[in-house]
Amino acid sequence: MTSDFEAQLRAISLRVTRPRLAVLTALRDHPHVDTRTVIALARDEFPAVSHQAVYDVLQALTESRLVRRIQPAGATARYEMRVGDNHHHVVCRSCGAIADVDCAAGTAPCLTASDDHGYVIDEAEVVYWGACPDCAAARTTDSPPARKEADERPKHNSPRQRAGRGREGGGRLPGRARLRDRAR
Amino acid sequence: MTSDFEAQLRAISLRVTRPRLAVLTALRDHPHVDTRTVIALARDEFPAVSHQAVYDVLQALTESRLVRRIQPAGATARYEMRVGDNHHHVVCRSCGAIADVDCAAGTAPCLTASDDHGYVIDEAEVVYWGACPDCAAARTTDSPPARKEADERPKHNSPRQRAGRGREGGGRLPGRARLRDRAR
DNA sequence: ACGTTAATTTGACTCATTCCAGAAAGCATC
DNA sequence: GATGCTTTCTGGAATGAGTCAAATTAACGT
Repeated sequence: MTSDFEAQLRAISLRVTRPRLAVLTALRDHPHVDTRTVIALARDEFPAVSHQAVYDVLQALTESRLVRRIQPAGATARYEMRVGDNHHHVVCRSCGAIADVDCAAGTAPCLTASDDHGYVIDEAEVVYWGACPDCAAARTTDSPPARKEADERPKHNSPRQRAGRGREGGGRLPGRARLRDRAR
Repeated sequence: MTSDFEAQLRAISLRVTRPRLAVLTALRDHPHVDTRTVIALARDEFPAVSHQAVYDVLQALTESRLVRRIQPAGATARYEMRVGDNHHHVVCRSCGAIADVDCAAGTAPCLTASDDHGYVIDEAEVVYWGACPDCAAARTTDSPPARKEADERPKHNSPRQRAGRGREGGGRLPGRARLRDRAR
């Protein structure tokens, strides 16, 4: 299989190196992985790679359009190998899970903006936000329907791995407050 | 005008505070600003605000849907007040400039994915990538048409002082200066 | 094999964002 | 207007993804 990658690398005039093969293998086997995971997976293949090498490789491959970089707001960069077809992503607001979505309107549908302001557009990226099946189910099951906070609040908690602080909200829910006039 | 903001804040049960008014004013006057700029602008209004307060405010306002957070890949978070209408953005790959684009297909067009994988989708976000008028012009003027790189990132490069260590003797060429110009 | 030069390693550094905890406002009530 | 319960701010430190640079290693054309 790696011979496959070799060909791809050569096709774009990049040298075939262990770090690159390791990264490509990792991406082939795991779609939508974030950088941290890419590093870990690449080290499974080739323990000696430095994180810097992985960053460089991802950068080079992205520039060469061999992999695609996606970065939903609030999350760290993720990469995938599926390129060339114009597909998009659904992202779960609760758990951060990502799934592929084929473009709704054919080949390059969204490439036409109503008013491009003079910009020369070369790509349209669509991100659908919502709840993945699991989170949606958990929500309707566990909690009363009308609650306004469990309702919609992105709290990216990365899946397994490092239970560390995933939470990105300053930890300050609006809670409730009273009102009355007199500011300033 | 601030009374306007007061009403908006009260409407969502948030206390009316100087930092919040300052941030709202800043956002009203400057669309698509990044956090760093929001902090600077807010301090024009109210010099004492801490950066943390600005982060908190932006977080709270975002959760309340009073402002919208946008974060194109590779850039820092930006915010805008225009919410509620389903509009999208064009981002310049070269300079990072952002412009609004009304949704091409009506009210909530892109909300229908071809296959939602069971996700419950509540929002579709579209980012058009390309070159802004200025950068597009500069490109066609300066360089041959078929070049396909120009993937530089909009990042404020700080004045790099710091002579670093080992600046003596050799005068060797910079280590890896030429991977196909990763401008930067 | 050999030499050129692209890639990698190493390690320090940047900077946006978050955490913490005490201090300072909001604002409903008295 | 004063009071007191809460929310919000301030200030400082910490975290971590991502970057820079110099020196070393390895690809691969010849």
